[in-house]
Amino acid sequence: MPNEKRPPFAENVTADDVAIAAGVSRWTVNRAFRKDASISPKSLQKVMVAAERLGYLPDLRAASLASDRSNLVALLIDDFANPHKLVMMERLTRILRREGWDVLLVNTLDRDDAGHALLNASQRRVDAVILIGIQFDDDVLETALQARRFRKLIVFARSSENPNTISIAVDDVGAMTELARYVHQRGYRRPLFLAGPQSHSAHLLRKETFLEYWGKHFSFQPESVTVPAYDPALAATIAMETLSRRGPSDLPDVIVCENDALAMGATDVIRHKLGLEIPKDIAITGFDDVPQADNPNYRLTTYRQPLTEMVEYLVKVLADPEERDLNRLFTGRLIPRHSA
Amino acid sequence: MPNEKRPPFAENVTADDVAIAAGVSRWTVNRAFRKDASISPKSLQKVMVAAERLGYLPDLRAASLASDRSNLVALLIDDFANPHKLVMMERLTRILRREGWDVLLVNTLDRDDAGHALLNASQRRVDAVILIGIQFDDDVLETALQARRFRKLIVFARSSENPNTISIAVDDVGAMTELARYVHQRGYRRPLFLAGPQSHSAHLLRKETFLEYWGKHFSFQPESVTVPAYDPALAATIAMETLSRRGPSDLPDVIVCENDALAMGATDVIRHKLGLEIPKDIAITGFDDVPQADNPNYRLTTYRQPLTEMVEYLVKVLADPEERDLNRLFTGRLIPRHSA
DNA sequence: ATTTTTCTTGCTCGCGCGAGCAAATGTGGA
DNA sequence: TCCACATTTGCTCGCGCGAGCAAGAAAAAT
Repeated sequence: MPNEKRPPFAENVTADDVAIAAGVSRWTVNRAFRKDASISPKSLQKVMVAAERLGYLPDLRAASLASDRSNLVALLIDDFANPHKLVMMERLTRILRREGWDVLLVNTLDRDDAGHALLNASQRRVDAVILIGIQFDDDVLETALQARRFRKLIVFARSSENPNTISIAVDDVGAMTELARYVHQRGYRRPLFLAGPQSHSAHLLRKETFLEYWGKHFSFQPESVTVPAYDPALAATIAMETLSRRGPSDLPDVIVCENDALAMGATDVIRHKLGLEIPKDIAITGFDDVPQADNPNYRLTTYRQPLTEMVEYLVKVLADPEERDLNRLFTGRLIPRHSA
Repeated sequence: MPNEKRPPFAENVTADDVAIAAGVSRWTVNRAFRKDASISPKSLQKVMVAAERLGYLPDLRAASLASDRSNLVALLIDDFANPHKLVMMERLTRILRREGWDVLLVNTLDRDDAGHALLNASQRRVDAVILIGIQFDDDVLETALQARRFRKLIVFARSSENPNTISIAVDDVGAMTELARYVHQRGYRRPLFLAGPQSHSAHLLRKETFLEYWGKHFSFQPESVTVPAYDPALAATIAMETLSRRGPSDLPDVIVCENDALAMGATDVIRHKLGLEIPKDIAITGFDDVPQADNPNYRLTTYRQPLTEMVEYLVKVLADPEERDLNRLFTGRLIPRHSA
């Protein structure tokens, strides 16, 4: 009776129930739901009909317990003010799900909390942990690796030399060199670097690369200012302080930002608070190419990370049980727009 | 030897190991990790010392299997172009984690996929499913409730009359009435409504409310235009088409948007493509009060949902096993800014 | 028709933990 | 000291499934 109504919160139907209904053994039922298992088309059919009728689906907790593979990855993210995080989450969850991975999303509040979040994930016995954020410096990683078992620790969108850690990131040195050269060739000569949160061990190489490039070509190091979070509003505050401290004649002619979130904040300040024009009075560059970068308010010259390619690589790495220590860099593309 | 080095991917340490090390039974070890369990301070201490030394943490899969509570909720989200989703995810994951819930994030691509996502979640035996998105119309919900077991089905930020479904949302009728009255009192007389994706059963009441208000007061129904996704870029395209189809004298004096994502797209078009001023030539209102609404490029008059309050309510509902059918509406606050 | 090979099925055992009860231990009062 | 009672501990059994093997069935080869 396919139309038989079941109560909305029915008792658990298990493989045994289906087995009885289909006239096979429990193991045949479970085999029917595994793609690798050997099962005759006939009994597969019988099982599926019975399962459909009873509303049976295998319990992934039990499967995971028995097989020691959870098909679960934890995604630890910290920095929700940064619009790029939304893009990364979308891409990651979409592609991971396509490949059969479920995603445990963990919002890590601060550096201390990152440790707890890692423990949390380990209790779910996830097959891998993907870290996206600024809090995961070498200490946190080291602790994670020392004390707990993770099959894989993947640092995404940030490179890490840590052993036993997989990192998948854009080549910051190459990218920022390209950006610096662009800024240089466009004739800008008084740059200011707007950097994101810096920790001794977990930061991007963009600032160093830019400053070195400039030092090499002009024998002076531009000023750089640090914003303690990738938050456009916070970047606006810091940029305002910095720029208003300088006299009008002492303003930079370009602000090179560690990413788009900072660049957007800086843009807002320059246009709306200082009443200056971009790029005529001050130019701006960003990094990431978030969707808003193309917005008419910003038209940001920026650097696009090959996100899809990076995520596709990530799922490949996930599938390979041997792979657990590598540092893969990707090359993106400079996107020249109006802002510089 | 606390400093003894373990290999990074050690063998699984289980409660039995800790039991031997602590000189107690396995059950005492597990009790030590449950807050409700009765255990003497002495053996708790012994267990914790041994567990710490061995790096033991209970396996939540097994606990869940045995206790039939997973402490897991699935979060089904579809519409990643909408910046409000980032805010909701942040708030939800933060507060849920604080209350001991882990979150399975599922990116549902389209309406068909929503069904698969639901099945997926049911296989992990989540304690609740939280739906945030436009794809979860009554059909999808009905199917979910009919065919599969979910302890709770929670529709968030959208109200649902569906039985056996908990919905937590802002009172769209009240909110939009307030907005309409505001627009009315500010003297606008030629409104255009910019609506989001409409389905017969799963949409917001904002459009109907606004149109009815206007019909009641002015005996004509303003035009309304539908954008098929809450995507600023798409909204910009549609707004551009609509506005350029009209003659300059026939332009609306205010565009009332179903949410901020649409309002931002419309704003961009009006200012940058049409070269008009906001609010002088055309005013704009939004809904949600996303962080960008306060940005100098938008200064959007909008309606703020009491998101934290709503999420706090959600975790309360989660904790109560009896609660599984209610429709709770919250009242937010009109945020007048520059755009209208 | 018989044997060999291949495929399919059933089964034992274990994954790590919790519910719930029984035994053991502890506490206090008469 | 002894007993009634409360607290703590250990234990049996089961949650639902998978690995891996052995038995059975089917297909292929002789």
